[in-house]
Amino acid sequence: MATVTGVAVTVDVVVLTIRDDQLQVLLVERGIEPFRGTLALPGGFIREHEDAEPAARRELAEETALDGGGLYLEQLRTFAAPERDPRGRVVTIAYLAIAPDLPVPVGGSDARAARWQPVASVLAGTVALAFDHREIVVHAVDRARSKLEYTTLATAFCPEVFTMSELRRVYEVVWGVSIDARNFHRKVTTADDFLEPTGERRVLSTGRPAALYRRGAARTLFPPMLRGAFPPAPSGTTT
Amino acid sequence: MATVTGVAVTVDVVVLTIRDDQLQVLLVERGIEPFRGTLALPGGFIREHEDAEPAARRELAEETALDGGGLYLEQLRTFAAPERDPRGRVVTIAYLAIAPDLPVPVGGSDARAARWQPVASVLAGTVALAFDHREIVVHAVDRARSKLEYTTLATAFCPEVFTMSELRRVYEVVWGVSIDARNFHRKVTTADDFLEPTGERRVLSTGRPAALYRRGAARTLFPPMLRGAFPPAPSGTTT
DNA sequence: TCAAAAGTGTTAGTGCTACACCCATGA
DNA sequence: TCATGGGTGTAGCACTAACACTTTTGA
Repeated sequence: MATVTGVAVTVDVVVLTIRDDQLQVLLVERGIEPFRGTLALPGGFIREHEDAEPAARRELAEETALDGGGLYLEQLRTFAAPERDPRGRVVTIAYLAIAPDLPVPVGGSDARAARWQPVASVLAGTVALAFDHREIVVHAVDRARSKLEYTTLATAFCPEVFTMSELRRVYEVVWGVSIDARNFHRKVTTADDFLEPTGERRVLSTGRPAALYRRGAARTLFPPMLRGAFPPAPSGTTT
Repeated sequence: MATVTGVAVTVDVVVLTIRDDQLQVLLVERGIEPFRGTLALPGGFIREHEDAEPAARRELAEETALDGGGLYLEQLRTFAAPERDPRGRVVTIAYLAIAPDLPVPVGGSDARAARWQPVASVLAGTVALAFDHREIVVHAVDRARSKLEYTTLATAFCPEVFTMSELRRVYEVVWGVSIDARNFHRKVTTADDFLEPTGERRVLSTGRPAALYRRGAARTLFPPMLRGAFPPAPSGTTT
């Protein structure tokens, strides 16, 4: 048996949304050292008798006043590089969450300012993040991109009822491509249980009113939504 | 800031292989309490200055005498249920490894007997596993099944050089389906960089000699190998 | 009646399935 | 020359991509 080392375990959450036709990530400004004043993913230490996913939802609620309950949330992966935290050995279980376009979150009980930041600026390194949080965001975005293909995850970016264009915008923004509206419409309406028509229509400022949909029961999408060959994955992951 | 709880972190590895036309998993018999004498996944505590993946390879080498270096290995997910280990708070980072059909491993330095066990017996509950290791195996098998579709992972089950039938057997055994040999041949030979012909042939006891292949540089497979709609995933995961 | 957005129909192309057929070897 | 497994050709089907066309609204 090897030595049992006391390790601190945290959870960090990458919340993605679409705002202003951009993929954005929710960040908080750190109120304490290390990296005080730097932007970081919302997250924190897991409690004594707490499982990881509840911890992720709790931290999200505390730090960003985002309703952890209703959000799509899945475990991403765990980051355990020995020197990733200057305070000592801290292993973090990273989560991916998807939110619809919400009102700007305010700072949570920890009194840190929570705000949306375009993912592009994080990936480009224009906005610096604490710890290895940029790497975590890279993995999260990659996971989200993959899952749009073969799951119904895209609906998690939409409010409870949404139009076909809103759903299509999700694919276009997350993949950074443009999609033929006609073929897209056919594809998603013929997929079993992807969408459930509400029967309602939404009148836009101009143009024909769009039918409104709700997410259906399906969680996987077959055949998948193709986007051609996979772009390069971050550091050897194809998850 | 929340309370920092001292947590023990382990790695556990699900090594899958194909032996006797069955998907099998490598298990060790526990030499110490808790669960002494019960079968468990190879694994153990992560060291002070060690990252998780090296820890997984080290534990594998120590407990099963399997060469951790050459094996395909990827992080699966982390299990952090508060009561998963009777000794106290132990979070485990689970890994998935794929091995070709190797000579039966002997017990490693920890003097535990390491042996292959059909995955079916573990999933059915015929063979009991320590801790939540059965659940981990469920996730690992699900991941492996998914990845056969859209990556070249199947070659990791094969030795360095292999025949088309051996590769096809991988899909058949892991998915539990039968595959048309002719169409399979066409599919994998036309996929870019999936296989690299060695030019050699292997003479079987009977029948036409089969061409031998080595794995190519490709890691993803596009278009994917279809197996129809996804079967139900274990407990809410669609990873 | 025009602009804008929603939604339908049609055609060509690609990839898959199923299966007939040929090839190369040992017994 | 037969059994056995390796490998090719081809017809039909499912799905996709591209794009012309129709519908429905507000200005």
